[in-house]
This record gives sequence, C-alpha cells and structure tokens, in this order.
Amino acid sequence: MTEQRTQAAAPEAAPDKTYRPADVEARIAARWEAAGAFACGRSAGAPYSIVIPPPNVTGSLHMGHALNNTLQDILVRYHRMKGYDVLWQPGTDHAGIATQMVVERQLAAKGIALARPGAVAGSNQTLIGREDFVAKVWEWKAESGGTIANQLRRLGASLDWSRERFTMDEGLSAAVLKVFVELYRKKLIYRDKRLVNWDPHFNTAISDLEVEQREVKGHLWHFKYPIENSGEFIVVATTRPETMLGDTAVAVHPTDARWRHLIGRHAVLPLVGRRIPIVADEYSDPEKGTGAVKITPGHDFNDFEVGRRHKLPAINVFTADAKLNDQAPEAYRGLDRFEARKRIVADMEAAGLLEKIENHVHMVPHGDRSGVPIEPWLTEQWYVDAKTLAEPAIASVEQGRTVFVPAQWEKTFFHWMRNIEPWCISRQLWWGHQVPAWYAPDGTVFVDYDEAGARAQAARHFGADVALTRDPDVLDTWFSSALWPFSTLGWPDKTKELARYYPTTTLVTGFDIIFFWVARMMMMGLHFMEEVPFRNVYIHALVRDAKGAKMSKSKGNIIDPLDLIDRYGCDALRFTLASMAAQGRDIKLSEQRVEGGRNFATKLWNAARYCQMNGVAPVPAFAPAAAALTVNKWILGELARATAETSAAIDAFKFNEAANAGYQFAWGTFCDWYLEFTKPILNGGDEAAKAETRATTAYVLANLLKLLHPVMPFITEELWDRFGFATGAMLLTAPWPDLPAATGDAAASAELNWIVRLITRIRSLRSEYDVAPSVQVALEVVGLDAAHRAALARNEALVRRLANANLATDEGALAQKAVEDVFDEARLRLAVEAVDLAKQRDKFAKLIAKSEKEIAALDGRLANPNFIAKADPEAVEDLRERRAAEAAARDGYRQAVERLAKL
RNA sequence: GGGCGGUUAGCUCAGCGGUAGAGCGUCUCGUUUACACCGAGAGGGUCGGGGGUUCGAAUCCCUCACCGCCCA
Repeated sequence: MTEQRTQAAAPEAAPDKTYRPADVEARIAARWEAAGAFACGRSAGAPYSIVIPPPNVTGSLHMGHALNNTLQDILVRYHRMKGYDVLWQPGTDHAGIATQMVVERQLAAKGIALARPGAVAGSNQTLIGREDFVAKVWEWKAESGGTIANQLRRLGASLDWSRERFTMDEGLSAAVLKVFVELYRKKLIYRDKRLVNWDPHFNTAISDLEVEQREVKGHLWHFKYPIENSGEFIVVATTRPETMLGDTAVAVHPTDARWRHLIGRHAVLPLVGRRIPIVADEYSDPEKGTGAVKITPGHDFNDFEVGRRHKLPAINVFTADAKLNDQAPEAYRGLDRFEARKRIVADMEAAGLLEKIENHVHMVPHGDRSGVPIEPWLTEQWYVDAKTLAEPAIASVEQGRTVFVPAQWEKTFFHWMRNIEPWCISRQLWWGHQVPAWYAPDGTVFVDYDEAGARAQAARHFGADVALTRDPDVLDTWFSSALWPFSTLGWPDKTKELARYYPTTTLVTGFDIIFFWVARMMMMGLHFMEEVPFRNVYIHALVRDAKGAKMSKSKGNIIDPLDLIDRYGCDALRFTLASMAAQGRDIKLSEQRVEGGRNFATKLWNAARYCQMNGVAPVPAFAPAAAALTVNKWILGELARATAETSAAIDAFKFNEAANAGYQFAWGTFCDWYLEFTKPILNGGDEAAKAETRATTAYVLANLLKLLHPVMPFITEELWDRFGFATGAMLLTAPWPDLPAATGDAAASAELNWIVRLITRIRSLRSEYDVAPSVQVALEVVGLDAAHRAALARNEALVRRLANANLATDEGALAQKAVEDVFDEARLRLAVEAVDLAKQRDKFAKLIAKSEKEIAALDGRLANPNFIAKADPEAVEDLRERRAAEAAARDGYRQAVERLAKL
C-alpha cells in the first residue's frame, strides 16, 4: 500500500499501469448520486421503467442479487443513454417471518420474549406485547435495514434512490389496506376453515409455496387394526404413526378383493378405542402396501378430501407447536409429535399390533424458513380467490401483452396459473400488515379501513354498538409485494408517476419467484390497474458455484459478491456475470472468470493510458465521415459494427452477446490492431495524418467507453472524466453512440482485413520455422495481383512493423535460402538460416492432402443435381467460390513442392 | 408419474439449417517504451448414442441414455 502512494506521488504524466477499482468506485458513485443522475423525470423521452424485485429487508447482497441487479442496471443505463426517461424503482420488502425471526432472536439474547397467547415468562425473562415488539422491529429496521441498499450502491446499481420504498411504509400500507378491503367486498378474499400448512416452529400458517418437499429416510409402519366383533385385522401402513390418534376411518379401494368384505364394517382404533368405519374410496391404491389406508382428515390433505367425501369427522390431535392435545388419550397429551411417535410404535408393538417396519424413503414437507416438518392443521385463515384473479393474468400472457423471455417460462407460468389453489394470506405473526377485520363477540366479522368503519358496520348489523376485537393476524409479505409495481408509484393516489411509469417496461427476476411474485403481481396489477404490470419479464439463471452446485450456507460454497468486488473490482464482476448470462442456462461462476473480467478492465485502462500518452484528446468537431486514412475509415466501420451488435444484443436481452461484442471490439480490434496500426503514424512526420488519427482514436475511444458503460460503469466513467470527454455531462447521461450511416467504407474494410490476415500468416510462418521474434526477417511476397500489390504498397510499414519483416514483392534476393507458404494467389518466402527440405515437403504434402479431401467433398456436393436445383443460389455460389479457392491453394502447394524438387 | 432444461475442445460455455467458435487452462516463443492482469504462435472436437426429415443437420423431428430443476 505504501509503495502505491510513493508511485502516485512520483511526477509522472501517465497514470498507474494497473487500474485500481477501489480508488475509483466510491468516488464515482458519490458523483453520480450527488448529481442526482439516477432520478427519473430528467428526460423528455419516452418512459422506461423497471421495479426492482424488492430484496428482503433483513437481506444482504448475494450472488443472485448481484446478477439480477447487474442485468437491470445494464438495461437501465443503456436506455438512459438512449434518451428514455428512466425510472428504476428501489426498495425492500418487510419479510414478515424472516424479520420477526431476526428481531425475536436479538430480543431473546436480552432475555425478552413475546407475550403471545399462552406464553409464560421464564425466570430472568420479560414478556413484551405486540406494540412494543413492533416498535423494536422498527428500531432494528432503522439501524440495519439499509444494509442491502448500500450494497446495491457498491454494485453500481443506478436506482432512483430518492424514491426508495418499503412495503411497510405508510403509502404502501394504505395500498395493502385498500386491496384487502376491496377484494373482500368483491368476495375475492374470504375466511375459511381448512387444512393449512402449519409451521410448528414459527406457529404460523404458511402458503403452499413456502413449503418445500425434502426427501427423508423414514419408515413405513404396518399397524393391525382389529375389526369389530371379529378376530380379523385390517393392516394399514403409515409414515406418521402419531397421527393415528386422529384416524376416523380406514379406506380400501372398491375393487380390492382382499378387503371388499369389510367395507361398511368398523375397526376399533387401537390405543384410542374409537369405532371407525371401513370405507370404499378410490384414493386407496391397491398396488401400494396392503391396499388399506388409515384416514386422518385432521392431519393430511388427501385424507381431508376423503373425509369430505364420506362425511367423516376431522379430529385435531395437535397443539400449535405440534404437541398432542386433549383430543389424544391422556397418556400421550403434551408429548412432542416425535416423542409421541416413538411411544405409539412401542405401545402398538406391546399390544401385538405392529406387523412390520419397513425402511422407506419419502418426501416430507418442510417449512422453507424454519426447516421443520410442516403439520397440516385445521384452522381458520384468510384466503384470496386466486383462481378468479388468475384468469385475466393468463389471458394477458396468451395475448402477448406480457411477454416472457426466454419464452419457455410462460409454460411454467401457465401450468401453475391454470392449477392454482386458494392463496392463504394470513400469518400468525406480529410483524406485517395487520388484517383489517374485526370480530363481534358472536364471531361475526367486519372488514373495513379502520375500526370506526367496522364499528359502524357492526352497529348497523346488530342495531346496537358492540365491542369488537381486531383479527391479530398479519398478511403474507407477498401480498404487499404483489402490489409493488403500482404501490411504489403512489397508488391508491392517482400520482403523475403512476400515470407515466405504469405499466412498467420490463421485470427482471429469477425463475424461483415466478409463482411467489410475478404471477401475483400480474393478478393484482390487472385487477386494480386494469393493465398488466410489465410488458416484458426477463427470467435469468441461477448463479452456481464453479462445480455447478447451488450455493448454500450449509454447503459452505457461497461466493460473496462484495468480496469479489473488493478483490477484482465491481466492473470485473459485472462484466463476468453479464458475459455468462446466456438465456436459459445457469451460471457456473468461477473466480478465474472474474479474474478475466479484471484483466479486461486493466486492458482497457492501459489502452486509454496509451492514448493519453500519445496526445489523444477529444476533438469536438471531428466528423467520422470525413476521415481520409484507410486505417481510420476501417476502425470507424468496425466501431459501427460493434455498436450495432451491442445495441441489438441488449434490445434482445442477450446480455452475454452485449458484453462479448464490447470485449471483442475493445481487445481484439481496437487494442490488438488499430492501436498497433496507428503507431507508425503517430510516430511519423505527417502532421495531418497524425491529427486525423488522434482525433479518430479519441472518437473511437469515447464511443467504446459508451458501449461498455452499461456493463462496466465505473472504469468507463473514470476514463471519460480523465479524457475530458465530460465537457457536457457525465458518461451515464451521455447519448448512446449514434454513428452516421456512412461510417466505415467497404474498400477500407476489405483492405485492412486483408492486411490483418497477411500479418497473421507471416507470424505463423515465422513461428513455424522458429524465427525468433526479435529477428527482423527478410520476406518476399511474390505473385500478388495488381490490387493486392497496391494494397500492400500502401500498408507496407504496418506489415513491416507488426510482422517484423523487411518486405520485397519480387522474387530474387533470397534465392534458395527461403521457406515458403501459400497466401491466396501469392507466395510468402521467408529467409531462414537453413532450409529444412524434408520439413517443407512434409508440410506441403499434408496441406495438399487436406485440400484434396476438401475439394472432393465440395465436388461431391456440387455434383448433386438436387443441391443445385434446391439450394439457395447464394449457397451454391458460395460453394463454387470455396471450391475455386481451395483448388488454387492446392495448386499453390503443388507448385511449391515442384520447386522444392528442383533444389 | 408429469413438465422443462442440459449433454459441443482438458474446464466453463456461445452457436441452434449452409466452411465447428470464445474465455480459461496446456505447449512453444517473447521483456520491441500502453498493458506480463501482456504480446505472438500452436495443439486440441466423429457437436451424448441411435433413427428420421432435408440437396445439406451441432442446429429440425422421433427415440434411448445420463445429469439438473420444477410439479405431483
């Protein structure tokens, strides 16, 4: 570190040889924000809007965020430069369960617990009530809630921070309230008693989507249930013995001969003594186990349906934290579900009713947050009629009003939307939007905007004032996220932002929240705004580790984007992610790739540094169409091509192509060839040529920085500034390259591309015969046609320099001390110390064989009358040309062999 | 069981009807004053197997195998 400072202090005109992102990024970021350059409404252009997928307020930046926001920022910066009025809306969601968990844990460390119903304070423990707890959460939010926003700033995300929103904000809460009340009044929200996915750890219901199926090595216990008034048994198999206490039937398949005689009779439930019927139901699979299944409507979704069909009672044997309740026989009350399982199996065995135990691998539902097995539990909850709301959403995608990219994801969307279940939106938590429902003592519910409204309703209903109790539950976080595209714009107020930026242009997100979020935004947006929330949905990949494994804390394979930014620079990370973001494929991120991104940044830095050292500076009056030198016309043409490629790629969401087009032009064309080609000019004496070349270089560099800016914002902005391109504006608000149509010139392009090929061939020949790079070798280029001869004459200095060769275009001086190669119509003769005849012969023999094979293949295709008749004429012509070229090459090799024979 | 995706150079991946490409790694050479986080050159692939459509298939269709994800 100290050495760097010494170096920087040295009186040198040129900047450091290495780009140091840490020195640049914070400064540039501060300038952008100070200028308010990310704010919407700064352009008179058409609106272009994106809402950020709101990160969880407890979250910190992970690789998924890094990719997601890099891609959004590329779109946003590109469109901003194209003159659109860009809004990129930031914010976070309140993450009900996750946040409550974080704060509860912090409080627990201080000996504070929540005074939930039934909670008893332990020794050294205080209980706090709902209001105090929510206040604590807000305190926590004020302290730690800004983490991710600051991390997004480090990523260079050009969000309009002045408009940052939070799902628990006043405005967004008003939106939630209005949506709930209106949907309730339209009967699209209702209260229902049914089985829910109950998380016994958090003591709350969760939605289907928050449940993940995990494969578990369990057992299948075979229990014998005695048949009433008979010595017979019916054998049922179960993976959850503890639920037997709630059994209310045994089901067999109606066609199952083994059990048909028992249908309509009763079994006596062991350990409980309840009489339960044997019912016929097709749910029972005769192929599986014994063909008889125990039915527990209170604790299994399938059994619940069976129970409904046969009018069976549903008995709930669990408490909220999955201990056995008073419905269970006394011996088991208060036991945890897993302890109860052991006891029941032991007791069944002791009673001689355990037939066998099999090992059994099966899927068990787990809470995605808590990680504990979910218990289907019978409770009253609030539901959204998702089926009804889904219909317009499905239609919008069918009609192309919202387009998925890549298109295959619409299948996933359709499949889920067409089979959608009621959405359970109530959660038994304290942190979140409290359900605006009040209950009268008799249980009658009144939903309204506030208690006064509810009381007025109640008074009308009962004809007298009654005391009301508010529903203690809060709403699912995704309920408020579903409103994000319009709630953040001010809805339910009719703001000018809402009018201008809704529907948003594009949503960029991962496939994992198509159901959670995308689908629900579609439903709510269409219902309340009567218009889709976004025109395009770009679904990006998952970022995996280098071996392709999903990153996870438990596997310890997490790559921290901030760590990569620290070590390689933000631009390196962004470039790497973008260049790997091919549609429909996951990203396997390795550090090596990021290193490559860092190297690219350094390359760009050095190219600029070189330009600066050679007096390249902006020439505002420069007109690309007026460039006279071939090499300048050529690079301008290449720039135009790269610009077109980059624009087309971003327009099509092909981020990898956009990144690679810039990379190839910058490194493979501008650095490798143009800067080398122009060295002789800049070191020469032709002042007019020098001036034009400097101006062209400045122009190309400026536009290159623009092309790369969406992907690599920091280094490009820094160089833009250093070069003084920033007379008018910072790069992020500079206009996207708009090259005159006439830029470039076919003749210049052909000429320089031919020179590139020639130099490459000479270098190859040198290397083949071990001519040291430092040796300025003598070379004859013999037999060129007139046009190429002239082209070479015009560019001789370039070839001499870049191939380190002294050129002659006549055969002679080298006599026999030369090795040969064939280059189109010409021969390359390279002076060597001693000609290895055998090596030469061998080389040409191989080339001839290869050519002949190719010619034979081409002849075969050209001799096919069907090909001539049916193929695209251009393809035929193409093949003929290739055939002729190949034959010419072969003849060249043959002549070379003949000459060798004469030596 | 159903659906979707993948299988292309040692590795990671583009290409998705008309001469197989990139980055990284490997090998050789190189410190010529932008850059060794560099430059030059080279090697490396019967595009998972089989069948079909087509004048022509890595590319379209069918089928099989294996891998991954989602939903039951």
